[in-house]
Amino acid sequence: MIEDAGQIFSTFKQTAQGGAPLYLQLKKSIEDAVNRGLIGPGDALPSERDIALKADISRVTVRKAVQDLVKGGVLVQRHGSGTFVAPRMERVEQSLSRLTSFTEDMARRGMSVRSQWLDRGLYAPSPEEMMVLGLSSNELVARVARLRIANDTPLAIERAALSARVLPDPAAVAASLYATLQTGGNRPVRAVQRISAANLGEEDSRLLEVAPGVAGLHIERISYLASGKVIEFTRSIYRGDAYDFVAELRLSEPGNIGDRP
Amino acid sequence: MIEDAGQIFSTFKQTAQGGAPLYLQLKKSIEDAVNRGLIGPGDALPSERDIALKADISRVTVRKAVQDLVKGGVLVQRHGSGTFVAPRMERVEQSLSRLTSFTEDMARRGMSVRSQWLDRGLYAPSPEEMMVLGLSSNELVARVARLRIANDTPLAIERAALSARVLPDPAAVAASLYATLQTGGNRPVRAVQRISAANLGEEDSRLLEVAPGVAGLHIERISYLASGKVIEFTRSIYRGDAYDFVAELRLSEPGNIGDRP
DNA sequence: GAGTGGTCTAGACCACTTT
DNA sequence: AAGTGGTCTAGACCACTCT
Repeated sequence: MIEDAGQIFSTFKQTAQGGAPLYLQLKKSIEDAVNRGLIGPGDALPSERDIALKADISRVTVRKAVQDLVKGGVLVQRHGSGTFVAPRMERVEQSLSRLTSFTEDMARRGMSVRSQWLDRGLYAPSPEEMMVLGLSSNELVARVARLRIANDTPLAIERAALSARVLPDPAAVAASLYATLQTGGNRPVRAVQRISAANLGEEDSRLLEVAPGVAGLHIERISYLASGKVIEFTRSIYRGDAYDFVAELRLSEPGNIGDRP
Repeated sequence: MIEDAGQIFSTFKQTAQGGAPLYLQLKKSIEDAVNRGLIGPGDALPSERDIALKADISRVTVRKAVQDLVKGGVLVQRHGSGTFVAPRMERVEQSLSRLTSFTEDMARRGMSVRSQWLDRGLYAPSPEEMMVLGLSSNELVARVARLRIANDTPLAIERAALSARVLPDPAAVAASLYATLQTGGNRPVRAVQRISAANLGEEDSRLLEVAPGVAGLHIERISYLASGKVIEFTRSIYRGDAYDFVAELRLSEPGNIGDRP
């Protein structure tokens, strides 16, 4: 009953509750309609102007409600085209205890993978890179940055930095960085990751094809060789709506779990 | 030179670049001023009306720029009081391989900890709770929800669900849920966590004292007893700007968790 | 060209904090 | 009482997409 979608808005002012701001009430109305299945993934909403007219509120107010839902991942907007219910995103699970390669990981799931190169070259290292990778100032750093795409959905931006000694020719990296490293006997066996959440900025959101401000996962990874040497320093940004990281926790030392007030 | 802060805006239109939207240019100006230390944490910005006047743009446009920065965690606004540069937040690190207690974790860092109860009681289980906890429909579920606060900063919302068999009296839970469980010999020894990013909703952002829409971490945890039985199912929401989760990855680990059939 | 979202304006009133 | 952010209006023009 997609035709009924319009009724959500024509009856809006009557069902209004005095207290809450209009844009929050409208937001809730739309959210409810989506959750109750009145409008499903891919369905178009009426235009902002239509909603404003039917609900008898200004377009600015409609826009505020819609924008909130876009940032929350409920709706998507396409300039010049319209506003739609966001497609159901099947989340990709990734283990946080096994060191795997993106390419190999996705292949195992039967997903098509491609990458778009953002950067591949040798540079003078930043102070941070010198510190982490243990470079001296006259050495070079190899930077490899790419947009990871699975099933035609951009999932992550990966920016890796390695010593030029282990990757003298960054342009030679094909689909998998780890595969390239392995041929030189430099595949990492251990890594430490730091995960946090942040709202995506202009640039990142454009690459990941989501609205600016939606939540993403920032991941910093430092990878080690069996010898204990740092081999790779990677900063990645993952789409928050597409990724589930899975970790297993164990009680390492018995007896340290009980809280004390 | 805090007095110079006003000049950021009075010279705004002259330094404007034709192409980009005004609110993005203004956003960048403010962001730069913060990054260059022209205005530091805690400093007040001019009022939205003042900025609009000095920059010769409308208040709505100023507001859009400022709101973006608030959602990005750069600024904070206090209703009736003003707009300020956000205080530097020292992030809390949490291991993703050890099953630890929030209270003890914070104490080890020398931070004061308290909790605010949001819910403590017995309920009819949801279908999901029945599934995960292995309850039948005539059994009850114990729900324990609280807001975790460290150094007077709310950090996380924890909503735990357990079988009423192991927690017949949720109101008896004091500071630590695990301590209560331990007295009944029901201490979990292993857990699987699922981590993703999402923009915080109205309710959650109010509790965590951040603007609606800022990025947060959603964590689902299922805890197991030594016997392998599920004991606890917890949904938590962490502030994205306050938490760093740290995980260690290894090449081939026998105990794999993220894999599916 | 018609319709859509994206940006912008110049006001207005309300709710809240500070003095 | 004065000043602040929070909400809301009724327009306008631009950039883009669809057909």
